Amino acid sequence: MEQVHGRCPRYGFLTEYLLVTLRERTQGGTFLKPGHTDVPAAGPLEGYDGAESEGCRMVNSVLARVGDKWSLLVVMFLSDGSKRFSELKRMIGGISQRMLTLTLRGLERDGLVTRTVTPIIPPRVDYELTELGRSLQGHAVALAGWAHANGDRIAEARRRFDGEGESGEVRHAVAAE
Amino acid sequence: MEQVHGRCPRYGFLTEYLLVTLRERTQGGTFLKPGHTDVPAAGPLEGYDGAESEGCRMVNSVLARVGDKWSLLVVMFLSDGSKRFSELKRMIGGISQRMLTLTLRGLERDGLVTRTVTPIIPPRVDYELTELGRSLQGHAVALAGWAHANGDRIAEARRRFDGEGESGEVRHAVAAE
DNA sequence: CAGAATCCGCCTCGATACTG
DNA sequence: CAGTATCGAGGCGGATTCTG
Repeated sequence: MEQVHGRCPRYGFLTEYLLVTLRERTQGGTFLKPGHTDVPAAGPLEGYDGAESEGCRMVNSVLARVGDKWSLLVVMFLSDGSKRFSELKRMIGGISQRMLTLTLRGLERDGLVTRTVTPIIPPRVDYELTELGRSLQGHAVALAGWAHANGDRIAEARRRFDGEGESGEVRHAVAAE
Repeated sequence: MEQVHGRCPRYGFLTEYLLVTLRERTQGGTFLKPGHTDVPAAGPLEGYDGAESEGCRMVNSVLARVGDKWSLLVVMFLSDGSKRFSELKRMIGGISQRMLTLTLRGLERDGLVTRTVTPIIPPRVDYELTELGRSLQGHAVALAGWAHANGDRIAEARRRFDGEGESGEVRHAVAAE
């Protein structure tokens, strides 16, 4: 779960880049060539190697976690308090023990959930969101909310795109607008 | 790119669920059992099947896109205006033509970027963010910003977690990776 | 230059069986 | 109940080659 392919190497500078970009944009400035149309950058990610070491993995792991199949779902179900393993499994209904274990393990590893073991004969383990986990949930909800709000537009764009493909437009046609 | 594994089936109700949850939480209410500790839900996702049909794919596709390897990076590089294919490839520096094509195709399909072809002998294709794409970028940046801001805490939690595993703790046999 | 097509290694995920 | 271990299928992503 922590080694999502070789995802890291290129996302590295993203942290710096997007933060600066966002800041610049909101201030009306563009620190990168705004209107050029020719070859610009000398090499790939030249000055960003430094940020790759630390910032990369963090941004990456978060994005990977949000994007993976079950993490967000688990986080959502933990919104209203701690839950037992089997409880989560039953609520989600479709996740295998293996994936639930791996997902929870990953979330625990990143400090997003806590794992509390009650050593009784029928084992009991409770999971609960940490502060960190709750703050992540906020952003995740926002993102999902965006998806929900723009679902129609995306669906429409998708239909139109798929429709164009079949009509013989050999992909060399202007993508309209 | 549009068929990310079988990711869809379970995320469906998430849209409704998390939105309602969030709303309820901010209002101090909990429409779901708050403090119980026993088996609660009768079955898995009983009343949510309806939402799976439409809401699911949208929320899912967005989360999958944010989580995948290159989409966000491409979106970030398109922040400051349209870019040519080779321009993006050079800037990202590490992505293969195949993945850049697939990524852009996926973004285009969802209406997040526009593809403009200039039919000249050396082909020229420009990509640009749409309004929709820009709004997604906002949330993506926020999420990445969160990752950046909490990188230290995550890294620490991760170290601690990995450290405990080796010291023969209660964990029945940490897979340790 | 911008892609399409192909081959292939790796990872992710699900199902199953076993343990404490 | 709460995992762990193993197996297998399928998808993702990289490298390479070929086209207009």
